[in-house]
Amino acid sequence: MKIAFMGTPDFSVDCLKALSESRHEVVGVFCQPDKPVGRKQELKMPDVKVEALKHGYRIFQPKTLRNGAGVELLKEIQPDLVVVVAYGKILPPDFLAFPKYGCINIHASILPKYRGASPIHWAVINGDEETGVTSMQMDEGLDTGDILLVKKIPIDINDTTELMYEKLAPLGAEVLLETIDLIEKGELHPIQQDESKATCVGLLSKQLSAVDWNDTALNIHNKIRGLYSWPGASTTLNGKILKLHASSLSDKKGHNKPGEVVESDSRLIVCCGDNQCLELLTVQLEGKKRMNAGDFLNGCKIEKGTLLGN
RNA sequence: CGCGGAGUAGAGCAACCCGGUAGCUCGUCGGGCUCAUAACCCGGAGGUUGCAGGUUCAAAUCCUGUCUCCGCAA
Repeated sequence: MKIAFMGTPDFSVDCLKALSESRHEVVGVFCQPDKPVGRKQELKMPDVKVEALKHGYRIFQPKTLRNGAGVELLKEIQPDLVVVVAYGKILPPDFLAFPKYGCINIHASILPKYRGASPIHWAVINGDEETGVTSMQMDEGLDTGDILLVKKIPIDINDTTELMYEKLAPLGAEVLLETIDLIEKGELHPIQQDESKATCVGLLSKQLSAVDWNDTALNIHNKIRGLYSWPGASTTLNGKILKLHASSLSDKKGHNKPGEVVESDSRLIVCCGDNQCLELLTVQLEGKKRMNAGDFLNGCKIEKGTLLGN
């Protein structure tokens, strides 16, 4: 089958790799334009572009697909099917309708839960015990198309969003190949999404980073691992930002103030709003490197009773 | 040239403003105590202070340049 691939970040690369190793022909790869990133604002190619270059695929980085611009490109390469994995732009109706088999999308959640831009993060932040990958037949809405295939995996209590990305990317590739097989065989059984159960999540920002120590230890733990590694959770220590990279629920109970440090000898343990304690395993002070709590405490003495987040 | 912080022993930091034998916590090694220990006590090893120049009798410290890492903003 002649397939056009659309994707941008790291997450999409496994799917593109899988296609390149399959019997299908990749007739074109769409991704976002190169963007300046980092402190130096150097131009960086999307991960998908890097992968596409390895295979010598035709690469398209249109600023927009609207007003027929997208369809013009499809006319050049004549795909039977368009595969979209975290591309980052809405596809207009004429584009969706162009390929023989339409456009399918790989989405990293169990739809209709967590439609939108950051499904993996929110599954972890909300403390879900499972998540997965869904393939759907795209329609004009945001992740509202009929469900084609779903695969689920568990989320462990200490799994981070970054780790789930690593687990879900290859799973997405599996779902993609199997979905294409079903399309070829004509054995698809699309299922309409249950709108009453739909939830939608938007882009994350650093404004979400600050933890509220009045919250429960579990919720704070979920937030720390859910926002890892970007944008990351943080609190403040003596007016400076303290990033929280990794934590672990502590058996300790403390009748202390929320955010109060209850242990700071070799381990860093903080009391939360429900009197349960949370151990901070890996932290990073503003301007410093990330380090484990033991190293951090060796050089930065913290008195018991210090309040974080003030 | 967007703003800012930091490079000192294996790790994390101090000393820098005000130049004068580089210190602390942890780890490591040896010894002691103990039924025992990740606990405690005693002792030791381990540094051309990121790099290159300059000023000086003398530079971790002051000046200039350079490399690297990081926080914010995007």
